[in-house]
Amino acid sequence: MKKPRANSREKILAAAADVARESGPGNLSLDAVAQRAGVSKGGLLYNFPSKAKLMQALVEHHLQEFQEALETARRDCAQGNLLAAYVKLSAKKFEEDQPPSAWIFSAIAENPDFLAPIRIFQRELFDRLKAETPDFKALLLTYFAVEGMRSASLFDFQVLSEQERQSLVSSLLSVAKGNLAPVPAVA
Amino acid sequence: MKKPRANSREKILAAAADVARESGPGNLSLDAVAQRAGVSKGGLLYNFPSKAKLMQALVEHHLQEFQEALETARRDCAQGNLLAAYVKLSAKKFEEDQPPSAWIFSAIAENPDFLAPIRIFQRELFDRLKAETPDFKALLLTYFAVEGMRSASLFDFQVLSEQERQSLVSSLLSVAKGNLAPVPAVA
DNA sequence: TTTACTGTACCGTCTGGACGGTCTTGTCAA
DNA sequence: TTGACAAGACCGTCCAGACGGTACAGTAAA
Repeated sequence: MKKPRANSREKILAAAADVARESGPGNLSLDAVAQRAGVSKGGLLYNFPSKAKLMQALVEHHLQEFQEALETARRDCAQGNLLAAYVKLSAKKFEEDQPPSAWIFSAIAENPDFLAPIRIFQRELFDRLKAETPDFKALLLTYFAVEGMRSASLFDFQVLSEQERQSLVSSLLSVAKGNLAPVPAVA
Repeated sequence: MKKPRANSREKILAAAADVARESGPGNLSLDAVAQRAGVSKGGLLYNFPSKAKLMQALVEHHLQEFQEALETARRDCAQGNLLAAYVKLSAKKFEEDQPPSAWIFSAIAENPDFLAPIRIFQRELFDRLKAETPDFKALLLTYFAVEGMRSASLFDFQVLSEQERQSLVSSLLSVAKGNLAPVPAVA
């Protein structure tokens, strides 16, 4: 076995995200992370030999979680519609309060190259969507609208009311399911 | 007179953006900016008494430019359609290569609160759009799709080919101009 | 004995920014 | 016209603190 005493890695990862959120993305120091995780600095560096490795792990861990959630959501979705699953999963994440991914900014500040895995992930996802979605224009609209919402939540732009957001999400789901018009003019 | 010797401020602002892009958002140091701008560190601190003030000025300067460009674009737009102007202006920005706003990440790293003016700007813009756009659902879709594209360009996710991007933009323009369906099914 | 740490001490580097000095330009009395 | 002086714009240096990372001795569980 690898970890008799420790799920330390997970604790450290979570602590890093917390520190990033609370101290600001540019003030993520190893000392602070270690303290927050209830681990000595030596212990932190034992698990992640450098700050860069920590950041990398942060990104990869997040991507893995999202991936798994996406597959799960898809299974729960009618006809395994990937686009619909993507919309739903994303919408669910946007509903969660405050604690989004401020750690991303830490990673970028450290070195923009840490985004590379995310770029690859996003590209692969989009290719899958392209292959599985019949109406390409609808896909474009839906995908980018979702990314727009993600961006708004990431930067904490709260432009929409609760109702408005739900309305947008249902429009998107409707487009994702094949209706070209965002919603066939209810009233 | 106020500035016999100097348009230094603008040079410094531009230099800061350059340094942010080249050295990475987390490595924006005053020394580097001063050197890049051809100004001593003392001179820099004279113009911007602290790093925080520099960042603030960076944000405000950018917002002001965007604002002006938007009003101009609107004047050139049929019936002064604000949403269409917004789509067009944004699309134009996305076409420009590499040098987008990496400095934003510097500001966030320094202190996330520097985004506050952007939040306000975005909120006011959205309110104006809401007031001027008859079809609210179409507005939602268009606005967030544009923000999605902005996000993709900011993070340098190049998911779309040139053609695909143009297709999306024209879909958006068409929605912005009142057609509910993203484009009346060409083929 | 090995693994997975803890705790402490320490080093070299970088950074914001305070400070004092300098050069230029403008103003105005004589 | 000229000389004195003030203010504005900027230069160069210095420094205290923070940070990433190393080294190493100790320890407790498996």
